[in-house]
Formats: sequence, structure tokens, C-alpha cells
Amino acid sequence: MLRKHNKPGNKKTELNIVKPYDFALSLRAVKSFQPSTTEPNDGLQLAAVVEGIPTIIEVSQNPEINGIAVSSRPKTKSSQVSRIVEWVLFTELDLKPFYRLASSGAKLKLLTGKLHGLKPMRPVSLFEMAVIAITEQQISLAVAYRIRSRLVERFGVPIEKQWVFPEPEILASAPIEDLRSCGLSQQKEQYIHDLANKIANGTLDLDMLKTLDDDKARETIMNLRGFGRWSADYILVRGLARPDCVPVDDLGIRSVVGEYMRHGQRLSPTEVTEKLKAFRPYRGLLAFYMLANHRLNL
DNA sequence: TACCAGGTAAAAA
DNA sequence: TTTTTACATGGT
Repeated sequence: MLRKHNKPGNKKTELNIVKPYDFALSLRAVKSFQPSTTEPNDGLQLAAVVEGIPTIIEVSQNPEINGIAVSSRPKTKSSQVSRIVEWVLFTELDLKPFYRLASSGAKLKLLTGKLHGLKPMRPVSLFEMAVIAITEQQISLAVAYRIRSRLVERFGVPIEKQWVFPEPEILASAPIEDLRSCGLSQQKEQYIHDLANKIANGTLDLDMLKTLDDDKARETIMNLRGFGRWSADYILVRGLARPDCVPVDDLGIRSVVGEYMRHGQRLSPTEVTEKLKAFRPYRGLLAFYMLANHRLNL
């Protein structure tokens, strides 16, 4: 007989995920990129609106079955929950071909060995991701983070000790001064209003980016007001976790690729492209592994 | 105090 | 077509 580990009021379901996968490692990796290192617990909590109801989705390791368990508060039967978690954890990504490709050199073999099972995590919503990109243009990450906190706490939906990121409709109808008073510049306030309006009135569906190839997705993003090359790449890499996509302009990437592929010397954007050429279609994953290893300081 | 931080659009040259 | 410029906040 199958043992049920369900408790009343907290329905748990298991998640199918393409292996190898190391949830704890992947979680540590995302957190190492986040400005705030609070959140002491070792599980993942996502705040999202499910069937119109603000919900906390909890993702944790289930040692009994060596898998991933998902629960939600309030509990819901909606299949939206697993779809969200599948998206965030990138369950469908198969790391095996990437490992085969990166096993050529001793250094890279060591890297993928240390980080075995690491997958990038993606934010719940691409709208939030797009707003992150706008706020982080030019100013420091810490400042951008403060501005976003004010935005979320003001317009988002509170649940437990978190907030669900505001829906486009909410920001679209927010008065200009209200957005400005969160610390956004006049330009950035316009970009966000413009984006939110397009989504709210149905002219734009960011989720369809998921169906486009890298170049087409980049082009689509760059046609939006306020999104240049940097922001488009940022969304492709962080928001969609495209396995072959590398933000070659990024200083961190240039240093860390140089660390592995030249003697710790920073590379130029074209040199990064050159050095990673052989690792298509997993150039982005490789860069992610290098960066994660650097951040985690293993 | 002044300068800079994972840019961008619009104006100017 | 390429080069400047304004922009908001907070850390140094």
C-alpha cells in the first residue's frame, strides 16, 4: 500500500523532473545572485495568484522518494500550481547532453562535476522579470532592489510575509506620481506604464516569448519601449533561462569566462563569443555554471 | 561633495 | 550614422 504523506490542510504532490537535478544546490545558486540574503529556510516559497487567489506555493525536497514535493496555502487543486513550479525549476531541462559536451576539458569536467544537477531557476512571471530589467538599468542592484520593494509593497498583494508582484492591470492604472514616488525616474516610470498598458489591453503577451526562438524573442523584446540589447539579453538569460544565450557585454561574464578559458584575464565581448563557440547549444548553461561556481565560492 | 553603478531614448552632431 | 545627454537613488 502506498503511504500517504498528506496532512490535512496542506496537500502535497510530487513533481516530475528530468534528472539529474539537485534542488538544494539550485536554490543556493539563485539565492547567491539575489541582493538580499535573508530568508533563512532552505525551501523555496513562491507567492503567486492561483485561480484569482493569492497563494503561497512551497517547494521542498522530499528525501523519502528523493524527489520534489509541492504544497500550497490555501490548498488548491488547480493544475496551475504544478505548471508554475515546473516553469520556475525548469523541470523539462535535460542536463545530460550538456554534461557530455562539457566533458572535453579537465577544467570543465571538474566544474560540471562539482555542480552536478544544477539548473537555473526562473522567476514566476515574465512581467516581473521585465520590470526587474527596467529598474536595474544603469543604477546599482541594491538601489534597484529598494525601488522594487517599494513598488511591490505598495501595489502588490500581501500574503503571509510576502507579496505577489502586482498584475500589469494594477500598475497600468496606477497614477504617475505613485510610481515616481517609489523612486523610479520619469523615463522608467514611462517604460513600466507603457509595458503594463500593452499587457493590460491585450496588445502584448509576454508569455508568447516562451514559444519563440532566441533571436525572435530578443527582437520582440527590443521592439518594446525601454528595452535595449542589454535588457533583452537579461530577460532571455534570467527570465527564460535560454540554455544557449550569453550576455557577452556583462562584466561578470567576461571575467568569469576569462577565469576558465584564459589565465584569469578578463575577455572582451567578442572574445567571449569566440571562446564559447564550441559549446553551442549550451553556451548559456556553461556561462551560468561558471558564474554560479564563482558566486558559490566552492 | 562628487561620482558611479550590470542602460535607454531622444536629441545633437 | 555615430555621439552626447538626462535620468533617480544610495553607497563610497
